[in-house]
Amino acid sequence: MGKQVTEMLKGTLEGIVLAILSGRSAYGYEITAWLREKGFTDIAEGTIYALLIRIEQRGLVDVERVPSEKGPPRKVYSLNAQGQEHLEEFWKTWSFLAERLEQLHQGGR
Amino acid sequence: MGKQVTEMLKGTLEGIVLAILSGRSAYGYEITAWLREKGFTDIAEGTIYALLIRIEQRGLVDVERVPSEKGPPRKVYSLNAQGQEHLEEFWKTWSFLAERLEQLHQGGR
DNA sequence: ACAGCTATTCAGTGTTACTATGTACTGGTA
DNA sequence: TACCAGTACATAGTAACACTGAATAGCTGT
Repeated sequence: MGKQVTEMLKGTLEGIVLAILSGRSAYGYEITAWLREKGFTDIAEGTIYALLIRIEQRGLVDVERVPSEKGPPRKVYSLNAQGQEHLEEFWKTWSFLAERLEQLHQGGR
Repeated sequence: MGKQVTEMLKGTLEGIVLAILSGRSAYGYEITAWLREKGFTDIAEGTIYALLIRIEQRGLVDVERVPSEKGPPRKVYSLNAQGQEHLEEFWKTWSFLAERLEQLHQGGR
């Protein structure tokens, strides 16, 4: 989609991934494919993997190595309690921003 | 509000400022004060001035120096045609993101 | 042996917002 | 007069994050 989305994704992409993981556990390649399906065509694989490592190091997710039938072993991530809490914070922040932008969009001010 | 908002503002703050300027022209100090009122308490003045210079250099706004009764001269910014176009692009990008996040928030997936 | 899909990693780059500070003009007050 | 608060703008250095591009590795089918 271009540079505009790239900048806008900063901060939100992490929330998106946490939200995905809040439904069920998943691995990087799967998440990337899912995002592409949903229209995030420009998100690079490398970006997702880097993000996953980041949230792992912050202790927001648990990781399990699972062998794959189709290739090298997968790193399956699942949201833990701390991650759940972080996700809730994310939704609060997002709502705050979304509300204000909604007002601005509606000619408000 | 914290680090989460800081990251999320990347990419959106520019759109917010353009949206403000789409209503009427304004200068930096005024914009900062307005944002603070609206709850963006953590936005530093320096951030707004840097952003204004950026969008000026990209040709999205026109600038006029206006003397002030209360201090040094103001740099009054107003959105030009190119800026208006950029703002519309911004709203498209924002809507794209907001829709998908809305779906994710509603337990969807 | 090789191509193609699956799956992960990493070094280097660009953009953006924050921190902290400095400059400058005006009006009020001790 | 000297000082301070409010108004108004600017900037150097830092941190965080997504992207680019490439490399590595396992499995299947021809």
